Amino acid sequence: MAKIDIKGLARELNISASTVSRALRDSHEISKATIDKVKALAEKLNYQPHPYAGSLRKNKTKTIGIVVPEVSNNFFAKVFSGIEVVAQENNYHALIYLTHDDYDKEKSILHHLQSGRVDGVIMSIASNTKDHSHIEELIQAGIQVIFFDRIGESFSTTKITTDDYNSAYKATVHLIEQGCKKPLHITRFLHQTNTKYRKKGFIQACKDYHLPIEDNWVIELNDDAVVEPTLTNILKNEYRPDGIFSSVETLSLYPYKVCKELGITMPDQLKFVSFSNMDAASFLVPALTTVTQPAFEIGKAAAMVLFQQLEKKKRGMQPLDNVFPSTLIVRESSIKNK
Amino acid sequence: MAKIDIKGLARELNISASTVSRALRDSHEISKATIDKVKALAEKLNYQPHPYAGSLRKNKTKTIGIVVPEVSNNFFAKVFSGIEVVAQENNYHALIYLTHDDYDKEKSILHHLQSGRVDGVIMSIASNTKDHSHIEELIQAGIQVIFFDRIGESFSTTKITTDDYNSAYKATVHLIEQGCKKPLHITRFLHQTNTKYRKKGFIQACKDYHLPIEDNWVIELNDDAVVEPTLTNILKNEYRPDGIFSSVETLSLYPYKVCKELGITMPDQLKFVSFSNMDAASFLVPALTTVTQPAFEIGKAAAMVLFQQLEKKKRGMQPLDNVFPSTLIVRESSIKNK
DNA sequence: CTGTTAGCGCATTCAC
DNA sequence: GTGAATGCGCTAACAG
Repeated sequence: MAKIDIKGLARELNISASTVSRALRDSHEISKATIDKVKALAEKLNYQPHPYAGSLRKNKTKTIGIVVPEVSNNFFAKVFSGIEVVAQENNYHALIYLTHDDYDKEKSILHHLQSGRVDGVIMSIASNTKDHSHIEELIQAGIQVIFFDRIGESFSTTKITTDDYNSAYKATVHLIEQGCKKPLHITRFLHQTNTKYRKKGFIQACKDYHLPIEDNWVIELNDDAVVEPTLTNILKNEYRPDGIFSSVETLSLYPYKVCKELGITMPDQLKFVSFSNMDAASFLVPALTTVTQPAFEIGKAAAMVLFQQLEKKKRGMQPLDNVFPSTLIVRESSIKNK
Repeated sequence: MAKIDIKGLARELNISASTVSRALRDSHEISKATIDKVKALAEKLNYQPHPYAGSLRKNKTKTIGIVVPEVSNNFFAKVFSGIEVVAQENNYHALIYLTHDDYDKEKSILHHLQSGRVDGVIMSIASNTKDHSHIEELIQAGIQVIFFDRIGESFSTTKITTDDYNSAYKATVHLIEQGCKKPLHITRFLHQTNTKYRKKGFIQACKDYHLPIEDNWVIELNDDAVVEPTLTNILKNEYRPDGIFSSVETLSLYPYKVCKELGITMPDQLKFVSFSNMDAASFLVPALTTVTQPAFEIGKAAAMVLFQQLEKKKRGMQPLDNVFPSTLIVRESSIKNK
């Protein structure tokens, strides 16, 4: 199956390559007859334009980069699905890179992405990324960047998040309304935007309901190894919390395990709410209340906005950074009570 | 930040573009001094070669396509993680496409992939794909294709699977050894290779243990909507099965739900084993025995083999199809008993 | 050791 | 309406 190119088509039809090129793009300066002739042959010979030749010529790749910590995580997997659906609809292609939550990897990936391989990037920042200069560089190189979930607040690009503050507030209120007097907030990486705002929501709810909030009501558990011991310690205490609000999916299973080991029954003796996109968890665990982010929709929104921005740019307009500075697209997370 | 190219570097240094090009590639015909000079400037100016220009010239993209049904599924997500890790190590890039288990979509994706966008493809076939001519075409177009899990048996390319027959056999034996006399095998899409062999393993185990296997011991549940009613029907029957072996993760949660509704306790009244890569499930459900495929390793193996094949091809050797016809890489699935 | 030339496949001038 | 020439950024063949 010899690859057929424009020159090949031209030769077959005894016309010039440029005519073929124009015919394939429905140029108005080509006669209907030629267009039909060319297209018929192209179809017959299964002609496919070489994507990289066009990219080189037009300086436009129709490709985006997706940079996420991982994908074995329902949230990111679903966001990706959303992006992918919209990408296919718009004939964009998606290169995906995993940072494995590692700053150095994220840095080298973004550095490479300046090369012209992609038109734009959709990303969620690695959990141990604190310096954002590598992102700044990418933007400076003219690559459109869109953030979701773990966003770079300082950049004036589009950001897509759920309303972390409000969702956390509601989740906490939910605990309180079930009778909690001493809720515990377990979380990770509070320097990230999402966890930071969730913590704020938790605290505000406690204040609004006049709970005597103390320092040890919020605990940051970044290291997998310490989660169980720490929780065990806290829960076997006589004055243990009567409710837990987990900020991240990763922490949502530990309380069950520890409670089971300690003989604490849920939800009778301990209420529990967690951010989670794990379908299985809410299905299997009767007492589980989850705060679920609309991951698929976030992905779709991110892609739609990015493609729209890229198309405008193509038509020679200003890059949209200037038109929509710092667009913040916020969606509600739904609280599912099982 | 003006993009810098080879010509730019050449101009700065008053040497020719080809010298720069060679220096950057550590050509042995360039003096050490020039190489150093060039590299220093390249570093300083943050030069990045344009990937598509090189691809065009060398007819090699350093990019692979990953075509999978979905990624919101722990198995595929982990396979992808494995692929991605190896890809980064080898400086390959991964374009990912989701078929959403739709034959038409799979067909159009593969058709596009003939265009020269990728050097190779790693795929798992959509569940409703029965005709394989679109895959044949892709291979004919000179794209290396590697299958995993849901493989195309008829192609003489590398295939990576777990030993479905054997794993299913063992899982069934596990049920029988726990006292099952009437196991039920629930499965999906028996025209696929993986489910087909799992069914065979189930049946053989039943035979080897002299269970009087009947037609209704295997049931194919392709439609989400009928799963619950069908299971309910089966399980409320007086002569219901005393064990269930599920062939796919998607079906692994329904039995719990139905049993809970019917008041059947697991594992006392009903043993259960399922193929599953869902971490949460085995964590949360005490009675769950899972057959877990080494997804991450499958991904790594697929990528390693593919890259190895592509590198050989590059050096002008025969494409490896001829060297390793129909390489079948099989791995054990582990059975985890909780 | 280095420079000149050509061309990967395509789209866009500029001619006619 | 169509063809010839040019160049996207890079590498490789051919010269010295």
